[in-house]
Amino acid sequence: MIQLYNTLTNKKEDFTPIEPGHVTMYVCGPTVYNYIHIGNARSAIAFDTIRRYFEYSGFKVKYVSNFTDVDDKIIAASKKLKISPREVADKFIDAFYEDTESLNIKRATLNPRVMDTMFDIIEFIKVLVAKKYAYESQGDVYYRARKFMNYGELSGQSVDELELGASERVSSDEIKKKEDPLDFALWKAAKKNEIFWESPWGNGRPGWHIECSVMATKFLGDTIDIHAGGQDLEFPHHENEIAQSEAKTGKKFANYWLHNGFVTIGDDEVKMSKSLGNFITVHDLIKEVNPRILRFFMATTQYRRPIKYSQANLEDAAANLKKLQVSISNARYRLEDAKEAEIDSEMYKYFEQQKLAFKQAMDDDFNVQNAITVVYALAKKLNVYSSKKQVEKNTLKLFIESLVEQLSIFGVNLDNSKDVNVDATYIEGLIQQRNDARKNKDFQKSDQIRELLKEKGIVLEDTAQGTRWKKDE
RNA sequence: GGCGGUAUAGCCAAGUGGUAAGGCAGAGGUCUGCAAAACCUUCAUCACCGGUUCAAAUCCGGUUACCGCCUCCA
Repeated sequence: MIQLYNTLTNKKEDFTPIEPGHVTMYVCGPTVYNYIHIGNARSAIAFDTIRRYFEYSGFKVKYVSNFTDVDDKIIAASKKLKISPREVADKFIDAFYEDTESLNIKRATLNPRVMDTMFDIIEFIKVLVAKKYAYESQGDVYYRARKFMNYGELSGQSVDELELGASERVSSDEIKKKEDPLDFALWKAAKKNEIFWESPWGNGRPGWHIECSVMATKFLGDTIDIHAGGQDLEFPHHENEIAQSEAKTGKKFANYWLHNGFVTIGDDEVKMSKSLGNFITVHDLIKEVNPRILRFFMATTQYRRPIKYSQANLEDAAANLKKLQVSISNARYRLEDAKEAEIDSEMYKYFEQQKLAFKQAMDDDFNVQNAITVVYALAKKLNVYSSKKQVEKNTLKLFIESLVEQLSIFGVNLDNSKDVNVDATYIEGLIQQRNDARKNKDFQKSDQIRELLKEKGIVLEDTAQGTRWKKDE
């Protein structure tokens, strides 16, 4: 039984899907006015890993994540770059796919865009107005937060406390338009020279929160299993989504709310965000850091915990990942001289236990720390096995398969057996020459050959079974 | 001020009552022509104070520090 920490109740709960064997998941996506930063990547990786685990556990997952392509920042970018808002969005949506692909993040089942959902958004708002949950005011439409009984439920705040916070911040002309400082915009009247859509309330564009309510209910149904996003979205974004959706449908909006922790940066460990300007884009980072390492680094931190982004932590992750890679490639090397026989029953039992331990860890709100510990133990066991005099083919294969499978849940793909852009014949010729030299105890020559290959990025290792080589990463 | 989270070895980090997992780094060792890889051994009393208990990192009370949200943000 998978357990999830539900932000709505602040408790770990058993996961029961609405429809057995299926999971509907809505994840708040980025505003596409820039390249995504590693904080966005963290969120995408966290929920991709969760999705992969659901799939591994036998669920069919319908995963919807939006692109916000109507927004102040996009309008600003459009003016600056002198291209249309849609073109701005197109550019960064392409970049999003490129970046997330390099991080091995699966494509969502659907990535709806606000511009393409405008009809549904307007219809949705119309219902809220008809139900008196919303009112028009000078071309804007606002949501009556106080009318919604459970307002503040998700963030654990009373309406009055929220109002205290809100009244300090809301600008004076906004206050004039609102009945209550807590009310939030569903529709905003167009300003001069701004992109707009026609609506019953005049030309304008949607507020930020409404799109997710509309898309989630449109594509996944009135009640969804899991709604996810960054911790910063808990209030007001997700609170408002609940208010909008439940006011419209009269049904519970999402059964489980998952919120991922932030990426922090610097010695003071402050949150990274676009608005603080202390961000690193994935686009830039993967020029220097192997995206697989980045993926491993982030996927092996539990999704609710903050990630301290630092060179040292990244190097740690790289070392750990390399260990696993080496373990697998060393086992593959032994495949060549392995005998074929029945898998030892003790060994078989071990594999089952190991798998169970992995599952138990992941079932516990995706405790990837414990899960990866179990993976390390498997790798260690494999290392011991790989250095035996006699090894058995199917056992080796099972080891490799288990490791590859479990790592693939973290989105780390280690299934590429040999390197392609390397001249294996050439290398093996040199290895032959070197081994001849070694036989003649001409160690000077043999070391020269090893040096030569090392310069070309090929590392040689002498083992009891012969000399194996690999690319030095 | 309100709400939420965190505090465990040099670093990352597991652990919700029974006497501190795991990884990285470090130290020592085995193997090796050398090297690499691997393996073995070794390395903490859990922010602080008080309480409950036969027994607490784990429960209760208090204190401190840090982070986040309450305004656009993954």
